[in-house]
Amino acid sequence: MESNSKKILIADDEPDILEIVAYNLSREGYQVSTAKDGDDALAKAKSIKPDLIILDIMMPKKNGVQVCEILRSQPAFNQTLIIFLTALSDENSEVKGLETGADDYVSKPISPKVLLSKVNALFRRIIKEPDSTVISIANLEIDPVKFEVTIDGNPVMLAKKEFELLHMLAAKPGRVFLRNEILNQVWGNDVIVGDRTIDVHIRKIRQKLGVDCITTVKGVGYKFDL
Amino acid sequence: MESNSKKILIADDEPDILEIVAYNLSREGYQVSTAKDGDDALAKAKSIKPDLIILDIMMPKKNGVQVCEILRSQPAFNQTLIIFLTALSDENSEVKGLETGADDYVSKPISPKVLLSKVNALFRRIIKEPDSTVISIANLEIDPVKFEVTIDGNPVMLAKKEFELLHMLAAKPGRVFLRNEILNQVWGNDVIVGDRTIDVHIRKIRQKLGVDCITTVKGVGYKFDL
DNA sequence: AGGTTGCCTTAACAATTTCATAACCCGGCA
DNA sequence: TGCCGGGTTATGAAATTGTTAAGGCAACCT
Repeated sequence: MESNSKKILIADDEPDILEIVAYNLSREGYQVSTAKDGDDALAKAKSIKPDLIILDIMMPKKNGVQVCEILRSQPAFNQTLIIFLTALSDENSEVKGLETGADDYVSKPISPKVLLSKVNALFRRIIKEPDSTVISIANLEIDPVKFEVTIDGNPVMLAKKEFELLHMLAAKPGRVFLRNEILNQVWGNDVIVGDRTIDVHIRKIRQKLGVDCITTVKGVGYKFDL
Repeated sequence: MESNSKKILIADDEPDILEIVAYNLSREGYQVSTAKDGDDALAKAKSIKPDLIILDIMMPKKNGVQVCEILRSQPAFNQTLIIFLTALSDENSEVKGLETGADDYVSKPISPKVLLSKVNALFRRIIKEPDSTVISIANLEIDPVKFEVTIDGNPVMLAKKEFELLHMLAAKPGRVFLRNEILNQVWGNDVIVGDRTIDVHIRKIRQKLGVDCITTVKGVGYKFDL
């Protein structure tokens, strides 16, 4: 399949893991690159522009979470998929990882099968997301084509920015979006607006929906949760 | 499939051109893919089956003319539209291009506007299917063959533009049409008319129909809703 | 040809809606 | 208590859209 010409970047400081993961992924037809620490990962990410980045949480130079945050704050990597590799020991890392904008995580010791299936799953999920898909979560529906939000079938009128913001959050339920990411995607990275502006829009959405589906993650950002 | 979700494949070895063209086309609602050389273009063409292919004449691997010839020799790409991008220098290429089976050409440096208008023009020329389907929603009927609108059986006289506009909206109830899309489909993208023009026509339709079936989505466009 | 009619576009102004901010409130925490 | 991050609210400016009237133009009729 042509769809397998996706580029994947793997960052880990253990050569063994790098090798085994790279081998398995490339055998599936992916175009694999590797990085051996945080800085290396950032550099390679910029030059290669991968579709998916697999980041070890614990790495020299910069750890996975830091790398992720840096990437996510850049518009070019808004859409890039990110998977964390976590050692079993640091349990909190998993949560923290997803909160920082990762799309999934895999805990060590790594099972190639598990990793592969997660990778494939992520791509499958993304590929059918040409912005024309209706997002439907519980009793909430978001239709980007009709530009319409309904809750229990009853239409809710949202303004443009409100809609875009909600759509962005709901597109990846549970994932936290940094304030920067939100600004970049909804407002455009060249526009400069105050921080309170986001709050106000969040508020209006919460108010209009009547359902509390947007969770604040203090010091980080917002996420959609129902 | 949306009639406007036409798939376009762009092949050029200069990333800048690829990016700017892709951006402009996707903003018009097209589904855009890119290829960076001749072989890539052939592969992508086979897997994606685009409706239109934009080929740079000078590319690595295989040049545009070669790609075109190969494509044209296959039944599957008999109908596919092809546009060449030519550098000013090779004047002969233009002729050669058209002779090889291209439908049009655009010379570099590329003006997004020119390219867009040619793309739209090609699609309009092809799409000419007279849509003989009668649209019937609730007590409203739109007959493109008779060029007639009736409401509860009573005929309503609409002018040409009014009719086309209503027909476009009603063909996909609920879906929002951007002002740009409306301009392209009803007016033709090479025509330059003020923004208020659309409003005025919308108003006349609303007025003549007497029923409020067109909803304004501020900052976005209009949609048919009953 | 001269006159009539209806369509299309614009300009100008009114009405609406959206949006960004400032100012203030509140709770958690050191 | 004082600070920090976030929630609320009110408000005016800015962006969009609605409305109306008027003129150009082409088709049609006599």
